[in-house]
Amino acid sequence: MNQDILSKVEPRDPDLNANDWVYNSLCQLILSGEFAPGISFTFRGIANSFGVSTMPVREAAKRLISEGALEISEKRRITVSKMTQSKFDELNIARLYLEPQLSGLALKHIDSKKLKLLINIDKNLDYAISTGNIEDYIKYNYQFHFGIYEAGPSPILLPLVRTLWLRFSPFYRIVAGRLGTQILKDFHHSAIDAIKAKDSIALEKAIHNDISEGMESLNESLNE
Amino acid sequence: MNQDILSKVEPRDPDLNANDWVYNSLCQLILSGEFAPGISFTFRGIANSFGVSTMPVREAAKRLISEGALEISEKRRITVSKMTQSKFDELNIARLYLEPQLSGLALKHIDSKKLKLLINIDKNLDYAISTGNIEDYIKYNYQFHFGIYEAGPSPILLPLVRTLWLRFSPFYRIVAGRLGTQILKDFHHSAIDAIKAKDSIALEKAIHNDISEGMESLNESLNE
DNA sequence: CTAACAGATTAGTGATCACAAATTAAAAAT
DNA sequence: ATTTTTAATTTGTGATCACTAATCTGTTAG
Repeated sequence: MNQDILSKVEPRDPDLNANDWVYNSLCQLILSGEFAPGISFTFRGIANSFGVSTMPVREAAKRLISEGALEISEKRRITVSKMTQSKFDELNIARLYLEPQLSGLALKHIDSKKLKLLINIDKNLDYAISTGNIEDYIKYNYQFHFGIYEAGPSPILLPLVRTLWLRFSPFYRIVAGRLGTQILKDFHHSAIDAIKAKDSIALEKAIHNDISEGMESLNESLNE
Repeated sequence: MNQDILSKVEPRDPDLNANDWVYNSLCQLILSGEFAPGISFTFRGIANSFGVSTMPVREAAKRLISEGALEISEKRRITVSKMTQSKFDELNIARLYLEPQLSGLALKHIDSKKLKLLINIDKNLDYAISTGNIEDYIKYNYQFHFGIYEAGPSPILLPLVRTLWLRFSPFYRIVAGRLGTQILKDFHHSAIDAIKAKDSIALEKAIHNDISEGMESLNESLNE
């Protein structure tokens, strides 16, 4: 693994497990699209990069493997899963059914302070689109969705959906990088309107629409 | 952990990881309701029961923790999660949205041989209900559902749904044990009919109905 | 120039050990 | 008898090591 991984990762909080630190860091790297699909590692390589022993890396990486974010290649290496059409279709189904529900459950817990935060995130998102900053687009899009989802207490659905994002984010990053941000649109405004109106049906529809549109443009580039 | 756990578990296949063996065994024990909610373990205790070192147990148990089947108690112990109303509601949502979809995807891969198998499983299920054999009821109900789900290739949705079953099975077992099998009904016949007719809409409805009815009776006993 | 082989290297796995933190048990004081 | 304090035990964590098996590499044979 590249040695400068550490520079792209939060420094270790002294009272955080090495295990959790590695896990959180790898998650962050995956979700931000830092890892391209197909890239591969070894336990020892990751351990060296993080300056820890293989032990916490084994637990963190095995967890990510069981969550489907990473997989073991035929050549004894840990790789970032590549996207296939059938995997994509399944992710699409799961996202379309779970995320609107999740947003609906969260709605009543979004107070005016959180709403203001969401509006701000969306502003940053628009700016990222107009300036072609893909890294920021990925980041703010994640923040917007999980800013909503995490508002409510959904200890089961939330981690479930997070594993879905872990699965498609590397692919997402590649496609966005290839097509540029000009094809990206911001479907979040109707979500914000629904939150303002405290209309959960409208919010669920807005999230559904956002996912559906976003995944559709991903799907097109899968078939090229 | 009780020492005779081993007797309720598949013996270790020599070319299977200790890690995977422990994981699969714990899954089997959880899914069959062998572990009551609230029961607690230690890594060393499980390791002794299985006759392995703590290493493979750590990986297996940590995985189950990340999947929500187990959790770490405040007293430094690994416990089987207890059910709460809000957790139950989330599980209900996830099951109702994912499992019908999963059955719909699987339908076209259910050939006459697999159908015959399902019919046989359902026969055993009915017998278990009439004789009040709760262990068998749990087992055959699982076999019926996953006999359908596993027919199709759904590498993402299937593990997702499996984690849902890992979460509610301990609770399921307790309730079924308390109420007896007389309140259990078999809603699988309409699913079998739908499979025979190759009608995916009808199958999705049948699965939806089965889950909805089953979860409803669980929900009632949650509030007692 | 290609294919096959053998040695060297590197991989994941599982066991063991040291350690600090937390729990439990026992003892002492009120 | 009840609470407080102290000692002993047990826990999870992380590092290290041995082992086997797979991978890689450099050489040789065709």
